Amino acid sequence: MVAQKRIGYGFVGCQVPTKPRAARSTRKRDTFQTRVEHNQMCAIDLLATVASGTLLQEKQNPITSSDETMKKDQRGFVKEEVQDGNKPFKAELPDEASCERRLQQGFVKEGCVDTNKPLKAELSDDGSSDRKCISTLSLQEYDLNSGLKESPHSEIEGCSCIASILTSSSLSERLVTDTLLDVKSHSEMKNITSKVELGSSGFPDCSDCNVDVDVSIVKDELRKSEMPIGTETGTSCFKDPIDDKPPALVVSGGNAKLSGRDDSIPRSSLLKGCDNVTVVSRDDDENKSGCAHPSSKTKAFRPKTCIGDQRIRKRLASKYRRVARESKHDTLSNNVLDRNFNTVYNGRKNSYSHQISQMNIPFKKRKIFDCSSTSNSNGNIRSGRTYYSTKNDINQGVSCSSSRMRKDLGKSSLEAYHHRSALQSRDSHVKLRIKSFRVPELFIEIPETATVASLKKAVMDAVTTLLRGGLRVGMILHGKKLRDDSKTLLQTGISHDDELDALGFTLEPNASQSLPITCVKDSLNVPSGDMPLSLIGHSSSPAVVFPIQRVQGFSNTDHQVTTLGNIVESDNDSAPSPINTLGGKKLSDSKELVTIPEMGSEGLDILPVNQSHQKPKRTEISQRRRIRRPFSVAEVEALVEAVERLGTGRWRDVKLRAFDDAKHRTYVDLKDKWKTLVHTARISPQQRRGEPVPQELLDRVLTAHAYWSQQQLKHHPETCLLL
DNA sequence: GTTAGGG
DNA sequence: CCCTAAC
Repeated sequence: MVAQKRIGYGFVGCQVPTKPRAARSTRKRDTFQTRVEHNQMCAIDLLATVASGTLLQEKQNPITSSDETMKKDQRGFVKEEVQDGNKPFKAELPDEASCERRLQQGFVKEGCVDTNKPLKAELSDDGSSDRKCISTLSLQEYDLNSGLKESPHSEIEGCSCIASILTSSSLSERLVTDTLLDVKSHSEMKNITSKVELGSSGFPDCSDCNVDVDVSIVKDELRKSEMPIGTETGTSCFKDPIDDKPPALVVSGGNAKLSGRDDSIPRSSLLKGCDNVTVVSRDDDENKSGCAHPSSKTKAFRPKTCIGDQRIRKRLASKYRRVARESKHDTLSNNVLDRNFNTVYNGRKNSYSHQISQMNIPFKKRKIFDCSSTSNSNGNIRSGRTYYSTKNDINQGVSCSSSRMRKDLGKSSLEAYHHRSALQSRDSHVKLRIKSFRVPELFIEIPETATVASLKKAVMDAVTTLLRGGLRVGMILHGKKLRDDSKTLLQTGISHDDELDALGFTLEPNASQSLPITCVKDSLNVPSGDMPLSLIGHSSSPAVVFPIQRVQGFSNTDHQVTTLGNIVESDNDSAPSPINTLGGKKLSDSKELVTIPEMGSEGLDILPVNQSHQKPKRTEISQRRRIRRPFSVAEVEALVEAVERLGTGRWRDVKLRAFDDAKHRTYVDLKDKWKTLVHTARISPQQRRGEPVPQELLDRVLTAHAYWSQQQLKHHPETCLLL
């Protein structure tokens, strides 16, 4: 209690089209889901305990259906309604960037901490100095509950993520280090992006556990137009991941917080098992490349004997997931580790409720805004970051992003969620919000006897290692990688709503930065450079794809929420409201929506981004899904009327009759809508979501449904017998 | 191409 | 909304 640690990792910057479909229940679970062994379970439980957080899970009210209501008026209906002359009805159909981003990576490390000691933040930049880093790394320390000291050096340049690595000595202390990594963006970016806004305000602090990254990108149309097409100015942005150059986008980092309250656990017991801690980037078990090495951290604690053989392997990893598909299957919350892999894709039903909301570690939210407007092409971007600052002003084309990262121990996966909502406003700005993203899968192997603290640290180290190498941003539009960085958003079509749906961002390990490995090795139990640490050194492998959820009405237009691509829209089906929901419980939902492309079970495999099949495939799939277009009351009315006359089972006729002009409404849609209407009519009003349908219409729905059901029975007497 | 249902 | 089996 004395000290709570919270680690949040915040990434900013990637957007991906939100895809409602992600939630789809039909999806198969990822094959690589691993079985959790008993030991693992224990470990998980432990983690869960440690990570106990508030559940955001939304409760569902029991649905009460009253079928009785259907019967009413059944007779009358026939005469009055059915015989009623046909009115011509016409359904009224509702209508319906480059920027500089900063990636901030926050690292928090926890070593075995002495509870008694005051928390001390330590920045470790050792070894980092030698490396040249593309990005500027700023580290900041903060104390959550137990005052951490802020490190004098708020910023470190030239260091990549490495800085976060803890030395063994540090282990003894509780360290919370936040590192903000700013990836410099090219100066050219400015041209393209006139303005970037943070959507920070949009997110309420509702989730401690969640890492949220809010990025808003606003494109200034005017400037865009001014830009010469194809000029270099834009090139820096969205650089092709493959390209060695540092990503133009700057992600502003979030903070990572890891909270564990149980530091109080006696270390003595913990110490024993600490000898081996292996952190491996995710891969198949056999091939796991992790290095088991006595962690420096553990060193201090190292007991006389190791209990070594039993190891708990955890997979913390986030696997690359298919953008398009999520498995809907949801596992027990306890199966954190395993589940994580899959959960991303889980269908909304399951995943929404469980994944994030439960088992969340109460991380304190933290937002970091990075507003520095200027970036040098060469240099590192320096940003002044403010925690919890609510707003950023970017004057110069700089993007501010706030990111919050969260580590979800319960799932035992590190996830950064990226959520982007894009809003296109009249002024031709494109706003994107990246809500969350997920960290690639990690493996951790640690003795059972290891302390919670050491486990935390192991996780931390793994994450650090992952991030250390640096990330770059890739963009995918309609399943194709955007390689021409010089194009404007307008030219690429990103400014269009439709295009946004198909837009995706990827975070990929930055090949160019393979440097870290050696450094890490010492302090971290990270695989040496030759180790196939998946995240490091493989430039080409797409690390993560972030679906972007686009929300219309970011500001004004609350009503239309469109989901893009992969991310599932918040579950309020008909409910148009975006923002609020995003902030609140929806937030959790939306997180779940995040999809990460699955790279295949082999985390280590290097798959070129442009590699033949996978990527395109995912995106293709993702973009196939139509955007969600809730039925308006007028449409419902038209549907009801048509069904009243034509009956169910003649959807094509219904379509032609009432929705002939609505090309986006297929007869299947109408059929589905009718199905939902019937369901809606049967449930209590409190359980209904979305734009409320007049009770009168619902009554008609029930009446008509009952009537036509009756008619069918008449025609198929045999079925009656069954009843 | 439509329907009907499950997801 | 998607997906598919069954017509």
